[in-house]
Amino acid sequence: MLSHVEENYLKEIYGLQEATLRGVSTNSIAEKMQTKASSVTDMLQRLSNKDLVVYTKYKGSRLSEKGRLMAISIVRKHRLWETFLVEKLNFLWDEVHDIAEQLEHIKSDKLIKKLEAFLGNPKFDPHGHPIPNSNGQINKLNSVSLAEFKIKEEGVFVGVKDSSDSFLKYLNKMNIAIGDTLKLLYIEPFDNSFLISANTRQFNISENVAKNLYLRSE
Amino acid sequence: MLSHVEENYLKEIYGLQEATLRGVSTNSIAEKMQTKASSVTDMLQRLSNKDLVVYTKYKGSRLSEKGRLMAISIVRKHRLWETFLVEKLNFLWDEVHDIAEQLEHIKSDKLIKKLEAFLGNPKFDPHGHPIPNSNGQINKLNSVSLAEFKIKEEGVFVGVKDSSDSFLKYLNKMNIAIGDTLKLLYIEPFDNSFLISANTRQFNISENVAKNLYLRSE
DNA sequence: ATTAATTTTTAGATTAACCTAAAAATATAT
DNA sequence: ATATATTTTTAGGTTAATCTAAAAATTAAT
Repeated sequence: MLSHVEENYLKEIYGLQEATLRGVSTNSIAEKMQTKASSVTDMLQRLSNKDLVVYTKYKGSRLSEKGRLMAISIVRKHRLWETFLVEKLNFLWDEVHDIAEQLEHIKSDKLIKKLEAFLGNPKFDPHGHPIPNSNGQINKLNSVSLAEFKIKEEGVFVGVKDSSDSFLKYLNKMNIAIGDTLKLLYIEPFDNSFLISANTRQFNISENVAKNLYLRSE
Repeated sequence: MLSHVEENYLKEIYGLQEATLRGVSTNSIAEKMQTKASSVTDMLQRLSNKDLVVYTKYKGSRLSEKGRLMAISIVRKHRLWETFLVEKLNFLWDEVHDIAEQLEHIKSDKLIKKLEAFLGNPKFDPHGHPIPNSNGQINKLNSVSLAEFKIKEEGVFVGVKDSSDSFLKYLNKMNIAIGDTLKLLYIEPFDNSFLISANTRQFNISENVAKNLYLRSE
C-alpha cells in the first residue's frame, strides 16, 4: 500500500507528464512538490523499485502503466470529493482544493463507489475537470482555451485550466461562472487584453486569464 | 499541528482514562495501539512535551485539559463521519469503523461544521454513541447495560458498548437493532445466559453480549 | 570543443515512529 | 522482607521522508 507522500508524487508526476511526451524532469517535480531535487531523486528511486515509475538517471521519469492507473485513481478521488464538498456541503469552488487534497488519500474502494453513486455519477468536478471512471478512463473534454478564439466567436465556459484559489477567487469577483456564455469581442493589440461579453455586460481580461478559461464553442 | 499517530494516541488514552480515575498504564495504551510499550513511552514523552499528556515515569498518564479537548474533537469527527457513512452513503453499521478511523484525521474545522449541519446536527452516531459538540461537551446518555436489568424489566436498545465489527455483525445476524424494545425474561443460572423477548420473538444471549447492550428503561 | 552553467545525483544528517534487548522500578508472593 | 514476577523505561537500531553540501552528468555558450 502506498503512503500519502508516494501518492502525491504519483499525482504530480501524472500532471506533469500529461503536458509532455518526454521524461518529466526531477526539478519540475521538486517545484510541484515544494521540495528539494535531492528528495525527489530519493523518491523516484523508491517508486522505480516499486515499478510505479520508469526512471533513468539524469534522463527524467515517466509513470509505468501501474503508476499511471494509481495516479488516475487519486485524481478520481480528488475530483469526486471536490464535487461532494461543493454539491452537498455548499463549499465554494475556491475552498475545496486543500480539503480534497486530504480526502483523496482515504483508502476504501467501496467508499468511493458509494460516494460516486450518492453524487449521481457526476462526469465533471466543480472546476469543469473530467472525473475518471473506476477503470481509469477519462472523458477528454472537447473544449478550447478562450485565448484561441477568433473575434466574434462565442462559447460556453466549461472549465478552468489552473484551479488555484487565487484564480478562482478572481473569477468569483468578476462574476464569471461555469455555464456562462462568453463572446470574444476584441483583442487590444497594445497589451493583448481581451474584451469579452457575457449576457448584457462587458469586461476586460488579460491574455493570461483567457488562457485559463476553457470553452465549448459551436 | 498533530500527526495522525499523535491523534490516535490521544484518542485511545481518552478512551482508557474515561474508564478509571487513576493513571492510564503504558501497557494498556500499547495494547490498544497494537504496539510495544517502549514505543508508547517514546510517544508519552513527546505528548508530555507538547503539554497534551500529564506523564510521570512509572506512574501512568492522564490527558491534560488541552489533550482531552483534542481527543474529544477527534471522537467528534469520527462519530460524525460514521453517521455520514451510514445515513448518506448507506453503509451498514459494522462497515464504517475503519473508514471513519481515516476520515477523523482530516483537518478542517469548516468541513466538520458543514458536515454536521448537512447531517441535521445528529446527537448520536449509528452505534448509539453521543456526538460531542464543537465545544467538547458530550451528552452523557442515561442508559444502562442489559446485564444490570431485573427480570421482567424492559427498555429500548439505544447503543452498544463495544462497537467491534464482530459484535455488530452478531447483532445483525440476531436481528437486534437500535430502537428495538427488549425485555429480560429469565437468567439461566447454569451459564448466566439471558432469555430476551423482542416484539413477538424470543432468543438467548450470553452475559457478555448483555453487558455490551445499553438500554434506556422507564 | 572546451569552458561555464545548470541539472541531477550522491553522501551524510535529521526527525518521527517504530523495533529489540537490557536495565530499572514497581508490584506480588512466600 | 526478601526474592520473584511484572511493568516500564532506556539504549541503540531501522525506515520513510526530508534536508544541505558536494560531486557528477548534462546542456549551453563562446
